[in-house]
Amino acid sequence: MNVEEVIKTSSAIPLGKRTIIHMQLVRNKMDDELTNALKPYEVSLQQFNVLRILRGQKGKPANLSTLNERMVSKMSNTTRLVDKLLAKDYVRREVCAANRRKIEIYITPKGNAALEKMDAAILKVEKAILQHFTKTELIQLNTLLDKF
Amino acid sequence: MNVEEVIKTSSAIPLGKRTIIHMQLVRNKMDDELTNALKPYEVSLQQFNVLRILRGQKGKPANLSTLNERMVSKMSNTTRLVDKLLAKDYVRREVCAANRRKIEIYITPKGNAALEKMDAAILKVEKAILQHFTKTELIQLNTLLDKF
DNA sequence: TTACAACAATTGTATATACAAATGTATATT
DNA sequence: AATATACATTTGTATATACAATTGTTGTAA
Repeated sequence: MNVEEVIKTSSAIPLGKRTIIHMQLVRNKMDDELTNALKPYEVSLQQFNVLRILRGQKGKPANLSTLNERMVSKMSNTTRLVDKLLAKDYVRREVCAANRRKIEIYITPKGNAALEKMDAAILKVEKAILQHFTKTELIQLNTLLDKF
Repeated sequence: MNVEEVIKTSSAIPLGKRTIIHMQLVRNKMDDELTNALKPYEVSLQQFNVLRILRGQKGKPANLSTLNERMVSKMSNTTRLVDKLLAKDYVRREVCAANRRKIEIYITPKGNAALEKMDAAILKVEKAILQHFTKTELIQLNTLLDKF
């Protein structure tokens, strides 16, 4: 992906600014493709992410603040995001008996089944996105990203 | 920035997935910081980007579709974004005489003056973001990002 | 010249997100 | 026990964005 081409500029961009723009462009592209892959399943990337977190709990519930901590993109309104999943019967919510302030959220069998299908679609896109990288390059990239 | 720490996970993430999450996290962090830097000036990153594009036109106008082409994050609704800048007197809009379908947008002196102040704030954040990188590393990173 | 397709921008509508204030619950202090 | 403080979630409101349909303009082909 060539930065200058994507933003249709002819003038040279300083290395620092170019790097920052580059990160944004790659992320935009990735998000677009991932979001499109999820479109048939009618969930957003954020919703998919929450489902994955819930599955990772292996039966144990997660409350809202835990979900928010673990989300890739933290957001101010996890309640309404979970509402959407609830409406699809992908999750179940219960008031925590030990601490009635907390809400415990579980993934349902229906949610798990849907998630499995999404996994396949996402994996396909991930492969496509990363197809031009060798393992060494990916390690190198991760090392560089760690410096941010 | 450590991926596992940010998303509070203990289990190992496969290299490919980790890379994609990593990109998202870095971009989120960058956007947060850039957006915060612009907050005192009451413009969004997108609006800032449009102002920069207009300045780059050096007096020549840009129409909406040109703006959209050059924006880092393309969006479906440039009209309303420009409306916001218009409300602040940062831009001026005119119907194109040669082709009355097109709208020509210019940055105003007031917009230019505001932009200069924003530049300083943004530059500061950009430096902070990239402080841990050597020039060689930035070049290496750009080369890797090109592969997406 | 009229009809039709393509273009450029705008508008309507639904959805998403940010931020602050409010609600309800638990804990700590006196 | 009463009060204040902190916690966890929810709600209200403003703003942002996506997507589709609409408006107005231009170019083209019969």
